[in-house]
Amino acid sequence: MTDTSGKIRVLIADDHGMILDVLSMFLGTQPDMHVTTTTDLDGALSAITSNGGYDVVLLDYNMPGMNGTQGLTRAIQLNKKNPVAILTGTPTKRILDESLAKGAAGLVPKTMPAKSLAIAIRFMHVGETYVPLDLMREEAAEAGEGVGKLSAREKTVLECLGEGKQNKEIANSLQLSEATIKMHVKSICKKLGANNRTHAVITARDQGLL
Amino acid sequence: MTDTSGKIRVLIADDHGMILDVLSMFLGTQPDMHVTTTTDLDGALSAITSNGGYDVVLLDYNMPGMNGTQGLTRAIQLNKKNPVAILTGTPTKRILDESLAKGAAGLVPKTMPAKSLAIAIRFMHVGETYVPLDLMREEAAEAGEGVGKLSAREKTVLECLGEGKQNKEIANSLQLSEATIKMHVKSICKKLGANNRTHAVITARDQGLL
DNA sequence: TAGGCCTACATACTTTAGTATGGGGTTTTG
DNA sequence: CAAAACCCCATACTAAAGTATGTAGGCCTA
Repeated sequence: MTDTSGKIRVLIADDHGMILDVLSMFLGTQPDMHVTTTTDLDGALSAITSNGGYDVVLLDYNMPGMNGTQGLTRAIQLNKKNPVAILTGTPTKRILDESLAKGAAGLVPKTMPAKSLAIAIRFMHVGETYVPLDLMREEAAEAGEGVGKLSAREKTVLECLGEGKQNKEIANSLQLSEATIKMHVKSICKKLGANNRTHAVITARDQGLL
Repeated sequence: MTDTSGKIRVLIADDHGMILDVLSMFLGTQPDMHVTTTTDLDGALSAITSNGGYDVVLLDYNMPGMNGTQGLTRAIQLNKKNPVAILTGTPTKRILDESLAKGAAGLVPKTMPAKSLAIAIRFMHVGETYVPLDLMREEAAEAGEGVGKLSAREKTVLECLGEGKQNKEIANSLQLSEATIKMHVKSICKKLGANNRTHAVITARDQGLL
């Protein structure tokens, strides 16, 4: 059995075999780390339980059982006060906000060089929060905050968009004027950071809003 | 300098730092492989040129300069008769078809375990074609349904629609005229039974085409 | 080789979508 | 209370999307 005394015990959960294999291999070469891996949330949770908590836990955002950041909450509860971070191939400000709100120790893009990852893990291990710089820039660029929540009307309009309806149809079915619909569509796009209705539907779907 | 005599010379081009780092590390532990890496297509092409060709080349599908499978063709020409394969995180039947049509030696999902990747590389090195089984299954399944009807071009345009691009943008990125894109969009809608581009994206997603 | 499909482009046109203003009115909240 | 956020509508405009037709070459196949 490997000696883990004094090492940072890292748990990585990811259903991408290649990434998992290769990440654990690289981090395993670090003298101060000991890596454990699982391929789904349940595996991660039971690993945390039986191990009595890991020093750092990385959870893939898209992973069997995760369901967005739902699994994150459960993992954080189990892992006591030790950091739990989100691992994702498609880092967005939305995922960042959600994750941090739920108490994640950071967000790790899979596009990050392996060496940087090792540094980020040590960073989180000492209680810091790690977030990629470019996402912070996006956050700053989006001026005010509150980008997350759509109003009630906007949600219903978004649903219509998600059915491929055009403005006039939406106006009819909601008993509103076309001008009003246009207004709502516009603010939906602004809030979602989309360029047009099609893009809005895409991003809404990606974020589980639809 | 490392001794490469007798080894399979592998070139991997990918702009995902983590994957690149960790892949080359794992494959480097294989006694019969020697790995070189680049982070964009231009780097890959010049590496191939100066090296006189690699035994196996892996190109990331989404990568600066690639533009779908356009870069694949150039790489194949440069690499003589040696295998060039596509590396992608989101393997789809569309990408498979396109790649094989252009003469790729295979399609390697990033979700593949690292050990399997090593095997796949050896497989391609001896002249075989590697494709993931599950994609072949998709192929069989889709053939039965009514939606395998989109032509190659239509599929690439559909992907662009799925990114919320507008006609002009698609035309630019595909080096086509806006009129041509409109034509493709129209026939996509007709084949999918959609009323407009947004609707087309929705139904395409629902049917797993995106 | 003729008919079919795919690809590509152009031109002209109509309809939708999106933007920019303006005007009202509610409810929520600091 | 007053600011902020929501909700509704209107007009007028620009940009984009969608429709319709015609031309044309390549490829495959019956």
